[in-house]
Amino acid sequence: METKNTVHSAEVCNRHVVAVKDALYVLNGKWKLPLIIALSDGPMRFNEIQRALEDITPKILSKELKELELNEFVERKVFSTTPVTVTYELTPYSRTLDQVIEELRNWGQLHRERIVSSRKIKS
Amino acid sequence: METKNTVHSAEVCNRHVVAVKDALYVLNGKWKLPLIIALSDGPMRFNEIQRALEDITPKILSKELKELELNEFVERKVFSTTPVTVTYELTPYSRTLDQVIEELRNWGQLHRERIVSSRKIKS
DNA sequence: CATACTACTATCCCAAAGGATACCGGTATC
DNA sequence: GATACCGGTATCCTTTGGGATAGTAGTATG
Repeated sequence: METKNTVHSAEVCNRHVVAVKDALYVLNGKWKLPLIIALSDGPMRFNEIQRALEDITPKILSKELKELELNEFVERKVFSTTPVTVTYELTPYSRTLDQVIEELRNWGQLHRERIVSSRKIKS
Repeated sequence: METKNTVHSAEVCNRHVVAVKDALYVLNGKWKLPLIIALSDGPMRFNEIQRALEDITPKILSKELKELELNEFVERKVFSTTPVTVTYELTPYSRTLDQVIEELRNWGQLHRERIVSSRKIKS
């Protein structure tokens, strides 16, 4: 048994599970995090995002953007230029995800390297 | 424009997206992370896990455990006691997820608090 | 006046995820 | 011999995610 700085009761464990589930619930799906990462460059317009992400259909993009708006990760701004311009940009709140994204990114890289090098050994 | 320590070219952005997608691909679904968290207590038996997680059916549990085994997060051990005993335990590699889980957990808590307190204001 | 672009919406459809229920062979217990 | 526990499978079903395709109103451009 390792030494731990937290008592790992069923109760504590359950709170952890709930918190992680909460996070996954909001970040679910194929496009949420890629969208947030894409928008971290600065405001983008609808068609611009569509071109940047490739393979995302307008229906899905529209749905995902609405969900991100609801969760206050993204702000939609309409400018009454002619023709009208709509931009989407990250809110300050979305920046609270920076650590999460960074860890996922680091781990994703680590895991890919692991897979690649294990393929080399096996072949 | 904020000062950043990385150039945020489309290329860099894309590598980030790929890495995050890799991570999400492996950790996908409703049960992967909850299962890993549950197993961080130590080895558990099949029915024990089922009772701990509540609401997971044997079919799903079986499928998820197999996927976790394939990705080398979990090791399945069979003991030839009578009756036979099967345990599942985390591998050392699964510990590389600790940071990811911790960040998701922290963020999940933060987000829940935010939701709860915004409910209070509105009502 | 035809065409193209913007920011979408509508409709249809398919595949995968996941749940409900039942069941299996084996062992042990009453 | 009936029942119960263990570690799962098998079958069926519903829900959800997401893609394909077409079309919309409004504006500008040739």
